Amino acid sequence: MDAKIEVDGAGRRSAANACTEPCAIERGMRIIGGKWTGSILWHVKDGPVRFNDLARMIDGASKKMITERLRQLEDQGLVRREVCETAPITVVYEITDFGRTALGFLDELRKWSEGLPKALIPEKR
Amino acid sequence: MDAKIEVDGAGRRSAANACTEPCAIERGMRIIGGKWTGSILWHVKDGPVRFNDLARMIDGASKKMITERLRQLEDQGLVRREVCETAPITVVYEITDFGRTALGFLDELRKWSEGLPKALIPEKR
DNA sequence: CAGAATCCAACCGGATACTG
DNA sequence: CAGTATCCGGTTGGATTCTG
Repeated sequence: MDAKIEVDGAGRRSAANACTEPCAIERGMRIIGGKWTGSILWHVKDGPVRFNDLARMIDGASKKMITERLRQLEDQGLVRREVCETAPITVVYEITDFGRTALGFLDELRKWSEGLPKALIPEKR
Repeated sequence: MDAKIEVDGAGRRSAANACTEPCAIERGMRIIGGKWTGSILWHVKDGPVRFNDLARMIDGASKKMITERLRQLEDQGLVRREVCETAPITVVYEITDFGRTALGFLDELRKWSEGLPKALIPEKR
């Protein structure tokens, strides 16, 4: 599956036959690496969350961004949107079974991140 | 550590006391979620790799981007840069012990991504 | 080989105002 | 409440050229 990588005596890999399509890491990042995407998925993982609550939970993200990312996550089947016919209307978002398959690495990321010195974290990406 | 989240009868969380600073997921993404950052770290994980080889391995990324991300990873202590006084000069990059602590997450991400249908992957993030 | 420098179009994403 | 619409400045990042 992976391209075979040559290794010389010094332990260096040549790129003679490196991957010509995005590697798995990059493919994954295209799904989950969008701005706020990981945070959103993380915050809907334990049950339905209302739109405005979500927006408040994810400090720094505008409603516009939340909406865009939610639509994308919905299209990809990671998150489900449900309209509650209350008055006024409410909408809740919840992780899907497929979305749950991403929680493994998200939790690894969380564990890793919690040990990080604050000074290391950039203001923005 | 996390803000305490209220849960009502319907299982919804309120944002009354949601996190006011970036949550762990977001903090981690600021380190590892930059464009090409994950891929670069992944490709230097098994030993020293030369700059141009790295650039060829990561298809789609320009040398400018590779350089910028490498500098950032170096500043954060995830990657080490080493100059070999050959002629012409060569430079190799290698993961550090600290960088290795991120591999758990990256490998989980890789495993997840390998199972994804190609149709789901966006052209860009 | 390993970059640095420059240019600039495209996109991102925040702010604001508006809607059903 | 849960968005949509529009504006628009700032940043991103690719292309290209140049260098020690």
